[in-house]
Amino acid sequence: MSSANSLTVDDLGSAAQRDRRKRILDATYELAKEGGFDAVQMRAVADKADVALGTLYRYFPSKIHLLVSALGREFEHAESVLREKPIPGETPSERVIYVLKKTTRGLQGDPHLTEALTRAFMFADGSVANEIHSVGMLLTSMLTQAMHPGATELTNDDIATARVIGDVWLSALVAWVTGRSTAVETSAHMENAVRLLLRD
Amino acid sequence: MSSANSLTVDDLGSAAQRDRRKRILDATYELAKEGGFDAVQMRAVADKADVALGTLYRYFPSKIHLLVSALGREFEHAESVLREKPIPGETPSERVIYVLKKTTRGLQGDPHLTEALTRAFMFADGSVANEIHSVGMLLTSMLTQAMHPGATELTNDDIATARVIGDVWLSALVAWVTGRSTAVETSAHMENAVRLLLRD
DNA sequence: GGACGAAGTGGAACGTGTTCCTATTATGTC
DNA sequence: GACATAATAGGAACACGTTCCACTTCGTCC
Repeated sequence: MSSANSLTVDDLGSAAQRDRRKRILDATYELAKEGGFDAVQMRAVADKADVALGTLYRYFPSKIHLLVSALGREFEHAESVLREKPIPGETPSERVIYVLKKTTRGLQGDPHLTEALTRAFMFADGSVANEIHSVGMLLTSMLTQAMHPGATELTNDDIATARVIGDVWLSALVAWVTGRSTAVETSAHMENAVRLLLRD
Repeated sequence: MSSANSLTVDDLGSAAQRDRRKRILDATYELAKEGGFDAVQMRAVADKADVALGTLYRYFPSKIHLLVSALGREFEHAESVLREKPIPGETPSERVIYVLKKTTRGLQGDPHLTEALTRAFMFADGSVANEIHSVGMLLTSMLTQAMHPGATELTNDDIATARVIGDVWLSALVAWVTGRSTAVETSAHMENAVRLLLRD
């Protein structure tokens, strides 16, 4: 586990290092946004971030780690934006659907970026478990927050429900980024799933 | 779409060609079973099938097409085995869980093969949409059959429920083959999802 | 300020998916 | 049987993820 982890902000002592890390993730973000998974080439990232290829690999041990970390940063950002305002909606399902729609619309506005990040997520193996896990927790917590705003205690069923919704969301996203379903179908399917799970 | 399709059995005129195709899929199957996605190397497949690399690419335009075609063949086989006997269980959820467990156990008995096929499935883009779609339909129909054995009419909710279960199944499978969750966790999560969806 | 280890640079090199080219072999037509 | 066309063999070549190495720079301790 310790053998192949991405360097987190906390691992980095100097300001220069934190800056390198940021430049790398910024470059990754831009390349992904412009050309998707295939455009995020390690040499291109290194060039754009003004960093040697070997250094890039010291910070992120693989392309997958790199993309999943970039996904994590974006997700944190989305989550903090979401946290600023209370979630509108009378019922849990209305609020969950609001969160999903908002998030999905954000992703669908950046198809290349979404394709790159989703592909990476799906291809990630055990060595990326840490990065994946933190993204998963973030998503689950966003969903449980929408279900029970401000709640401090959650039942097992709440968490399980959130995870199922997360699964559906991921499958729908994969189908969409691989061109196997349209944005409209994706939304409809997710709404349907929420309705089936949260009958309120 | 028409530009990059795998050659199907129907496309092939001579017996020699059908035999080449079969040798290729057999070689793919064996390599996948032994070493998973990474072991299915195009040169190795070509060698094992006694076929030139260029010929392999004439039959299957990419590694993904090759693996998804192999997946299709295996899935049809599994489905025909399942169809032979009535599904045991008193309630829809019991029957669905039976089907999921049986299928999952089959897959987990061949972890390398499953890993190779799931990876290919997740990485497949629009050019493989046809093959993917038929596999998806097969899974959905297996699940609706388990929910309502022998039913001729299905509600939209039945189909949506089956698709949600399929999504969870796929996510769980991905998590398992990528080493992010254990076989036991996979089963538990799927059972949980079914219970949440089919409260009977 | 000098020494030393860690981190970074620059780039060569390797593996594997994919493409491409030429020579050879099948297949079908007259 | 001679020929035209397509299919296949064999393998070189290219792209990109990844590894590795020799060298330089940076940070820290004396």
